[in-house]
Formats: sequence, C-alpha cells, structure tokens
Amino acid sequence: MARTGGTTRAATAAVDSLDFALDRGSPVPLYYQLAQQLEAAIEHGALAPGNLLGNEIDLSTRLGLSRPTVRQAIQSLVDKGLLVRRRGVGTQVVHSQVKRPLELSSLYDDLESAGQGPTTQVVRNEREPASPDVAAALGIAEGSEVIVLERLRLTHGQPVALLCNYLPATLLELDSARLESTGLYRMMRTAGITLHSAHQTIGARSATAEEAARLDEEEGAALLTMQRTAYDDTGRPVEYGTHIYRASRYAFDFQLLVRP
Amino acid sequence: MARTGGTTRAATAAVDSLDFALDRGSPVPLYYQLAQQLEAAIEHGALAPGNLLGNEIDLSTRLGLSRPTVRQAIQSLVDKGLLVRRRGVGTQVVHSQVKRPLELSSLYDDLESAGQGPTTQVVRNEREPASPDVAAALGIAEGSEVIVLERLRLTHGQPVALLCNYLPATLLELDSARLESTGLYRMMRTAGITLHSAHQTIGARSATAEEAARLDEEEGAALLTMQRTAYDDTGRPVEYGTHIYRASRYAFDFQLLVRP
DNA sequence: GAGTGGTCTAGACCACAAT
DNA sequence: TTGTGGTCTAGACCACTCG
Repeated sequence: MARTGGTTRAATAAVDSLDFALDRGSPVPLYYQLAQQLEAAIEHGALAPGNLLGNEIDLSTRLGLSRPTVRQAIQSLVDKGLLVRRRGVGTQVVHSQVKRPLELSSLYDDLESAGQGPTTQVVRNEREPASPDVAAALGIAEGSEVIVLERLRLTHGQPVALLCNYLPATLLELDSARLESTGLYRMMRTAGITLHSAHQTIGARSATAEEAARLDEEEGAALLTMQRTAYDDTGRPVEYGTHIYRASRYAFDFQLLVRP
Repeated sequence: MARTGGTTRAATAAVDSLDFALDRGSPVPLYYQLAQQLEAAIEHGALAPGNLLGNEIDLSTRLGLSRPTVRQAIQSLVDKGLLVRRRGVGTQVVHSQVKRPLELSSLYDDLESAGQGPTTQVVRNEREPASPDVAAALGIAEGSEVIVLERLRLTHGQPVALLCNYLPATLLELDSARLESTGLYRMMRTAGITLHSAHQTIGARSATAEEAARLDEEEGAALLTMQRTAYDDTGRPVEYGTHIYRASRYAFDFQLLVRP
C-alpha cells in the first residue's frame, strides 16, 4: 500500500511542513521569534509529541538562519521542558503528559492566575518599626520603618488564605485599592523592582482559635504555612511574607524540571 | 596615595587577578571548566558580591577563548542565579543573601541530602494490580501489575515521613536492601531511567488514628502531604507517590529563580 | 559509516547605559 | 561618546547513536 507523506516512519520531521514567519526588521530577536512559533506549533498540535524536529543544519538553511541561532531557539524550549535532545538521534517533542511547565510565578502571586475569580481584601496597610525577626529577614536595622500588609484572599466568597507581608518602607508606596486589583508583585514590578529570586519554606500546623475564626475553619484544623523572602537582582531582600492557607481549600501545585 | 591594583573603584574587575586553568585535552567542555572555576571563585569569596566580572571580550582574549565560549560559561551561572548581566553596565556577582540555588532535586529525594543522617525502612515492597487512581496517574491499564513501595523515613531515630510509591512493574527490579541504602531515584537512574520532570502537589491535613500511630504523632496532628508524578524524557510516567510528613519535624524548603 | 547534536572559533553589527 | 552585553553569521571538528 502506497503512502504519500513522509509519515511512513513512526516519528518523522514534521517541521518540514510548517511555515515560519521570521521578521528581520522586528526588534524581537530571531531566535525568540522561532522559539515562540515552535512552541505555538507544539501547543496547538502541529508538532505532535514524539515528533522529531529534524536536524539543525537543514532547519537553519531552510529558515535562512545560522545554526547557532536555530540552536538558541531550540535550547530555550529544551530549558522549558518542551523538547528533548539526544545526541546521535535528534530533537523530539516531549511526549507530554507533562503539562506546560506552569509559570513558577504562580508560587508567588499564587491564586492570581488560578482563574477561580480570587478576590483580595486589604485588612491592614501601615508602617511600623521592624520587629527583630522581620529586620533579620529583610536585612535591615531593628526598628527601621517597614510596611506591614495584611490581606485576606477569597475565592467564591470563601476565605482561602491570610497573607502577611513586610517591605522596607523606602521601597515604594502601596495604595490599598490598587493592591486589591493589581496584586503586590505587579506593583513592585511597576515600581522598577526587578525580582530575582526567593527563598520559600512550606510547612503545616494546626489552626489557633483566632486563625480559625478569621479563615472560617475550626480550631485545630490543618493549615498550610508558607514563609518567603524575595530578593531583587542586587541580592537585596525586598519582601518578607508569612502566609497561611486553609488546607481544605488550597494546595501548592507545581512542575519541576530535572536539570541535566 | 598611590594604589597598586585596579581596586580604586568600589567594584572593579576582580577577575583580572584570578588564574583559570583550562585544559583543552580534557573531555570536559571549556565553557564548563570556566563556569566551574568561576563558581568556585564566587563561593570561596575570591569574587565578592557586587564585583564586576569585566567585559567579555577582554576575558576571552585573556583566557584564549572565543567570546561565545566565555558567554556560555557566564550564561550558565546567570541561569543558576549567581551572576546578573546588565546591558551597558557589565556582569556582576549577585549580592548574595541568596544562598546557592539549592538543588531542586532535594524536592525529589528530600531528606536524602539534608545531612541529618536520615534512615529509610522499607515497610513494603510488593507487586499488585494497579488500582484505578494509580493506573490513571501512571497512564497504564487498570489492573496492570505495579510495584508498591512503602517506606518510613527517620532522622535521629524518630519517624519523619511515610512514603508510598508506585512504579510500572516492567521498569526495574527493586531490591529492598539497596533501596534503604541508595534511595529510589538513584536506583532508577542506575537502571537507565532518565528523569525529566515531575508534577507535585503539596497540601496538608489532620492525621488519622492509624497515621498518627505509625508516625508517633497524636491523632489530628497537622501533616504535610505531597503527591508526585515523575516522567522520563519521553514523557512516560515512571513513578507516582503519595507522601505524608510530620509537620512538627519537617518542612519543604527551596529557592526560586525568576525567569526574565 | 552515516547522521545527529555538542562544542568551538573569529569575526560583525546593534541596543542600551553611563558619562 | 564610550563601553557594555545582546544578537547573529559561516564555517569547523568532535562524540555519540544507530543500523
């Protein structure tokens, strides 16, 4: 029986039949344009899991790009976990049970993007002298002025989390109204603070009577706790937070990539 | 007053005074050798936080390498969060409160490297037909044979966690004795299984009477829970686990990097 | 042996930041 | 204006996998 396409083998270079639109006039780097279009092709199914990408040389000549440029595009998708390279074999689309490597930022402004219609109530937004542990976490002098932020997160009108954050008072102004609509991290970004890294600790404990009351739980109910210190790209701590979540209504959910 | 070095400015290229030993005969890539030595210099203080690395061109000529090679070395450290590049400014060592971006693998074989002298007892190591949810998680047919593994983790003789894992029975042989000394992931790696990614969910709940008894807690005590599905680089699920941890003795602790 | 990715070179021009 | 990183090119050779 005759076959028409190049699909005789189980996995063939399906890229051959794809069109890529590269705009050399664009300020967007060529490798990035290519990476985006490859990612789109994968997500949208034009490049199916297991498909070989075809060798880099051919691809680069076909696209009118140099090989390093094509490699840079491919590498960025490998880093995202969408592609796998095997020496002597080729590059294939990951046979993805693997959902798209969820933005790690979801661990930052958690529920923000969860699409559950989360709401935030700013319960407290004041300045006060730093307590010893807050000062230690932020690397500032004890008694320095810090912004104290207390927020209640709700989904479907039900409380989910109680977030308490501390920021050096000199960093920015925090308008409560905007905080409720925009989120803390977006406000910091807007203020020119570029986040670089964060250290997090996730634990659990039983709810105290007061916590239970504020979160609409029973005393002794299991709570998830998270403490986080975030740093900007100079290594300066810019935020310290201690959060508690109702374990009955929330869990941390994320993807890990194994670095080779 | 005369100064000898180039240290007049606050942050100067301290790299200039460093010696790098690059071995072109080695099978280790040059960029990797350089990256390792830079990392060592940072960790060991020869390159202090805030220090500029000095421009890439000079560095490459001084080292007898091409610029792309030097860039590749630097880029790998940027990815690790140790360096920051600023266009028009230079590359500097991150002013690190930021501890070394803990191996994410610690989230896999958690306590393994925690240096607390962890012990593992294999409580159960059998084969049985897959239950519906296990079959779903591993993407195999319900009733297929799976390996069921139950382990108890102890530190200082105290139970810390109860780990329950499921693996497709065809994947490998699991020797209980070696499991206790080597760890599950190392055994999988040895069996030629290359881990690629994992999906994790961390939550909390109160201990049942049985769980409490096995973990030496009181009934109702807060427990941390973790469910994980791990995939190899073909996207095939190779392990599913549900773990519980005593919240009074364990917390997840990790570093996040914000991707630019 | 043929084909693949992995590494490396020696240039070039551009965009951005600081002065 | 000067210096930095960001991007890009057109080659080259090597190491590995597979048939």
